[in-house]
Amino acid sequence: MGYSENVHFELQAECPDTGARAGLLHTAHGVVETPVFMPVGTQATVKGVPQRDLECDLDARIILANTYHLFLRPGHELIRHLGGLHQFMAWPRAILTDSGGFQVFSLSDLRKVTDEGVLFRSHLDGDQHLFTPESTVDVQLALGSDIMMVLDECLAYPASHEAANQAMRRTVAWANTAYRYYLRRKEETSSPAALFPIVQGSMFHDLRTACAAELSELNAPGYAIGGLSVGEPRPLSLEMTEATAPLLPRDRPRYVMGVGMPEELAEYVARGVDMLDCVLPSRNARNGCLFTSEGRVIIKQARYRDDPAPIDPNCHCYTCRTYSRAYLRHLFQAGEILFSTLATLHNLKHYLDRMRQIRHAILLGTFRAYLDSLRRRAVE
RNA sequence: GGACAGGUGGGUGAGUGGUUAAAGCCAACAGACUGUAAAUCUGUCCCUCCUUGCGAGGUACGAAGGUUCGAAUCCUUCCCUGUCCA
Repeated sequence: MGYSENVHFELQAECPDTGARAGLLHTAHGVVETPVFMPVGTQATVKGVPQRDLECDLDARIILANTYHLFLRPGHELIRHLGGLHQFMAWPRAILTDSGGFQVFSLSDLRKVTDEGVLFRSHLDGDQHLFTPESTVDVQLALGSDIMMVLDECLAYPASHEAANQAMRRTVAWANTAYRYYLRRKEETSSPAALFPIVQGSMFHDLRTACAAELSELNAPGYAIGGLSVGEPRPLSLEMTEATAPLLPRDRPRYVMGVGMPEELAEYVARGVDMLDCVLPSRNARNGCLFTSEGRVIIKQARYRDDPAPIDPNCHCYTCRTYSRAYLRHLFQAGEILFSTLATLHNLKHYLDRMRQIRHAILLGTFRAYLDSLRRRAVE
């Protein structure tokens, strides 16, 4: 292993029976063991969780932040002046920034897509901003993230083949533009950041296949599969992943964006996915939905009123080591802010631990059995 | 003892003759949440019954009586609460 600061992927093990892989993703801010779940910290914070806990208690190696949100507030230039995102938010480990492509989907009422880019009306003050493949690279370079994402067009489900094709074409074109621009800027700034293209194509195999093939030519250090979890039935997301992942370069990490019920994590990994992120553990935590080894605990339910047990008896997170369901329910019912922190800590731990188990199984060569037992339990 | 003000469903609080089983908010109960416009959103929230329907009955706006086709809303008496004056 060299001293290159550039992001690169080291494949460690592959499951002989499934597409699962274990590897190491090297970044300028540490090594990320894959497969990995990346907590989402849109506004330079994983809502409710101090960086110290993220690092020391959860041992998260990489988190997400969002280009669109940080561009609007506090502004990427401000962050650059304050030493970049890592220093600004006091997070020493790796950061992946999403490009704002997802906001093309989630803020669909506030934007207009053209070949040039996306015209957004800020959800904060209504101001207009144009995001282009180049400008989003610049913003992300200013932020100083380790992995930048290409601007893409993420469609809602369902989409017609024609609309999906058009969005996919545009996404490929943007990826090419962004990549050329990135390579130039990379040289100028000697930034170690990587830029990942994103496969689109809605729920159409032919479009996904074509998109993956074209993007592969960019020879990027990693690839993402986007456009999932946009309203489609659950099995479709997996199906699209299954159709796409094997087409991406074997020696590069594959990142499926924005997915994952806890039980699905292993399914994605089984399809050759190395990186995942999802808002679910953090958002659901804040809303009182806790993931455990025995399913969901909706903490506000009256049945937990006087329950002295921890959220999950099999969990070793700070919350489970320390507090009862009764206390957590009380915090939730009372609207106490501590609840968010404790609940998010737990849910993230649950996700990260699952991924560590998965990784462990792959390295041991027992992933197939691990997956089978998960599926059996799901049926029960 | 007197003068005002007021008593509405678990709590607040609208409603001053009919589409009012009674707004809104809160609480309670339940559900959702997938590259975060989310510490958010949705539903239920008097009782009983069934052919579970914008269904049928029954209770209900301090109490009792009255006016009226019809009363939470108008009248009478009583009870209670608050403020002020003695």
